[in-house]
Amino acid sequence: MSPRKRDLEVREGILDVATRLFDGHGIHAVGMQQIIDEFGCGKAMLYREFPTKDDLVVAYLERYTRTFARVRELVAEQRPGDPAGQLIMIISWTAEEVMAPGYRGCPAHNTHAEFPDPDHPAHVLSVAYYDEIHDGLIDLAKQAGAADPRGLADRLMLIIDGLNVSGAIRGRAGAAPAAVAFAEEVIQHALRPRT
Amino acid sequence: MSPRKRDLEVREGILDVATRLFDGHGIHAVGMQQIIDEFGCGKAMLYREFPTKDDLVVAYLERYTRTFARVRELVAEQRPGDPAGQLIMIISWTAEEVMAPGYRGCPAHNTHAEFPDPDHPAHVLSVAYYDEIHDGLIDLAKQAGAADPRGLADRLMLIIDGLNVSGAIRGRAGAAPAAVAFAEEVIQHALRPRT
DNA sequence: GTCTATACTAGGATAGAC
DNA sequence: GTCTATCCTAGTATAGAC
Repeated sequence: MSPRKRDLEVREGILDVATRLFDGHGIHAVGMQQIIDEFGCGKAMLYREFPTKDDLVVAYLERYTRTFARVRELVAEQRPGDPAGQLIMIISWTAEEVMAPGYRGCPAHNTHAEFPDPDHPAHVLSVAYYDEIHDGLIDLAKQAGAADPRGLADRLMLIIDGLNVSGAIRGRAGAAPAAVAFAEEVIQHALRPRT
Repeated sequence: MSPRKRDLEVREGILDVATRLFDGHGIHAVGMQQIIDEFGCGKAMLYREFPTKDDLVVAYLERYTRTFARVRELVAEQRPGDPAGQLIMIISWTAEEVMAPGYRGCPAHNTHAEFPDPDHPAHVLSVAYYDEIHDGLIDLAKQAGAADPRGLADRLMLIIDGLNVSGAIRGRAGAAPAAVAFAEEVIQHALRPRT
């Protein structure tokens, strides 16, 4: 009954619809009216939760950027005390993600491309997200005992970014299926440089 | 004096302006009027060369997709008879490209993201371009004597795509500087699998 | 009072007429 | 080159249903 809870439901529902449409067609290609129609509310309700489209875009991306933290928790649960295994799992999780049918590229990267203005909050958020991933990889590489954690993180970052592009453009026909074995070799090589 | 030559100059001039604006701000964000203003012609002239914006976009992308063939020629001249060296040069050429100030990502990939409709000619063109690169890499990997040319091409493709993203989002601060050494090791490993 | 539905403003886009 | 027709967008305001 409390209006607070109801507001939260509405907010999340709108974000669900916006996420589906933005991810599927790009942000500029989706109008506010389309989101209103598909959510099935009136204009007033959407504009009360999100006064401008920018506000909606930022909220959409903010929610997406929680993805990496969630993945880190997931792999930490499944490979406790095994940072190298966690790194591999991050790659294989990404590979799964990008080979899903209809995958259209990393939402953070697409948003970055759609909002070139470096001062736009959505642009800033997307850059911060990539920093967060990079930092997380360095952290795990350190834990795994890599001689050059930053170097290993750079290489895995290239593979992850490459996966996102490859999956978006060529799906399973692209390089995605080869990525996990590739990452495994890269990690092994970085942990035992002299064999 | 011949009208044909003049037309070609106009066409190329318009494409120059369109390329600068599309690459810098994204296609949807640039209006036809803006291109007309910056080129300094009348509306009639632009619409005679390119009846619709889609026509202009396709011509823009078509011109860009000649890039890879040009790079292949370039590296073939500089490392004749050395396919492995040519592969490395392709990577280092890409790394240079993406670390240029203001780099905003691979135009073909950005166009792919801006035109999600799989039937749109610009979308089709961008996919074909990525196929062309992939095929070119397989070809060179074969020439270099790789045991698994497609596998090597997949790995290099991941690095190239990763470079494009990394350069667009984080410039020199990203993983781009590490890519060439990475590719060298990957190629060496693929050519001598048992050392 | 809270919601939907609709009409409206204002701006910018493509495209074409002259 | 200018001017116009048509359309689509974000966002606001109003009217009426429950």
